Amino acid sequence: MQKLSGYAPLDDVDASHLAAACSSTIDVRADVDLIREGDEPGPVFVMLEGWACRYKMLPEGGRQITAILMPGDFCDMHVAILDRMDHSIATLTPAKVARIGPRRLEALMEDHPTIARAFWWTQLVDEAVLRAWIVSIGRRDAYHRVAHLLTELWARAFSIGRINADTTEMPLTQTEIADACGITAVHANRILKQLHEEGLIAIKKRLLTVANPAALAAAAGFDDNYLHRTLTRGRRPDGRGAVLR
Amino acid sequence: MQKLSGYAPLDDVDASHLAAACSSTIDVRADVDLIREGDEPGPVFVMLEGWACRYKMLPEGGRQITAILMPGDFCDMHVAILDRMDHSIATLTPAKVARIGPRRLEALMEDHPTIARAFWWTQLVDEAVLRAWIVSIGRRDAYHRVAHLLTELWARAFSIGRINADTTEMPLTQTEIADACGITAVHANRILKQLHEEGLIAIKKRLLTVANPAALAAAAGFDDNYLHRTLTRGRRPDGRGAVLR
DNA sequence: CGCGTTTTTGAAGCCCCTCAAGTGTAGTGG
DNA sequence: CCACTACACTTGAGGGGCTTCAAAAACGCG
Repeated sequence: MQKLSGYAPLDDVDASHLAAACSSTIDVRADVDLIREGDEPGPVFVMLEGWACRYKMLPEGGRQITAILMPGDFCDMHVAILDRMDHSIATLTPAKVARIGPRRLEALMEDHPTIARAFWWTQLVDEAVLRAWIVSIGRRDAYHRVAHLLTELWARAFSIGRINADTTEMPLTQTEIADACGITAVHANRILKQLHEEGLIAIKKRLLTVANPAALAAAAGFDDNYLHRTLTRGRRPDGRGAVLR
Repeated sequence: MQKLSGYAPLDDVDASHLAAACSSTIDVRADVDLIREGDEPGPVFVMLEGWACRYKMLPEGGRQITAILMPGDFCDMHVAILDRMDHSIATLTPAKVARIGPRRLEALMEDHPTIARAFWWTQLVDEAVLRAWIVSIGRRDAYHRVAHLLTELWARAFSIGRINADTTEMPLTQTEIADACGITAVHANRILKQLHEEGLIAIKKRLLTVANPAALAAAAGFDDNYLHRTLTRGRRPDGRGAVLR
């Protein structure tokens, strides 16, 4: 499980301390709010098993999911600094969750700089993912948004060793995919159908099969740079934009 | 200027150290990339004067702005942890920018916990703003997106003392507003026209006038909770969603 | 004054939403 | 074993918000 915090190489001592901090766990049903918008931030959560999501409700009744949390993911540290939660977090499946109190977290980061560094790394990656979502929702059509989301989830599942041959768990309902992509459930259904007809994906019983991940990524216009590699450079199409110095 | 880092109350010593770190500044023209996607992260930037934005280009040529940087804003610390920038940062106006090297930043945070805390605070607020943008772009129509953006910029201008009576600087072009809201420049124009006709805003010569900020905020469905206050609670409309415990 | 950029306005069309109904699949309890 | 309920998923038809294409008017700067 803590292989995920293997962003910075953790030695055995660090790893064991981390594991110890996560030793007290609770089991939660699906569709339970771990914390709600407006609440005072409490303990930090760590997903050990199962999925969750960050989301915000609109007064008119719509919901927008802003992040998907998979096993190994954190619900950010240092939320303790803020006075109120600006969003809610809910389980999407039955889940096993570890809770780390603010005090203990503080001590953990103080005593183990490597762990602290790994934490900040995940924080920055989370932010990069948020930016990628903004781009996806703001500038891509529904087809590419859905393909992009599935590709991201696939890549993340891969990085935590959850791909079995060409299949992985995908517990999101079509409504949840829609809420993440900023479209309606009806339209999400049509897009998924199209992706299926094109032979890019197959979803059966909460299992996602992708015969050719590269093809899906290509169709999505996926750029795995935001989880980090080099990228094509070049000026903006309008010819503007010199580089500093 | 450093009043912005007055998130956590900084004493005079901290403030002077912070000011010292920002003492070496450079002047940059408008439309210059401070750093580009794919670059190795260099020094951290602090906006002293002028505006900038984070953005990502799409292969097809579109641009999505993911954040607006105003005087006092940072371009996140600890980017040094990441190997490559996942987005670019460009000035929107002529600007005065301070650069703080990774080493100096590290020392500053090490020696002054209060400053470090203020930095993390800004980091978390930035993330909250990203989430608010996702909600806006994903679930609101163009009218509300634009109104929401203007309200946010107004609120931020207010918090750094840049509101003069009922007017503030608003150097964004309509194309830039469109790139931030995920719409076209043509449509942004029509929305702005509508907001003007409704008497909510007036833009002249890069100056934004808002006679009744509360009315604009109401029209935008703006919830200043994400810069922190309490909020209406309640179950989700589908009746799901119990609270933990 | 002249040129590039920004803003403005019109017209046509498509992507996606809304409304609506119907199918499929579990789980529940008689 | 089979109603009965509750969701998740499907599919169709119609409409509207936003885009695309195009072109003209209004700035702003050297």
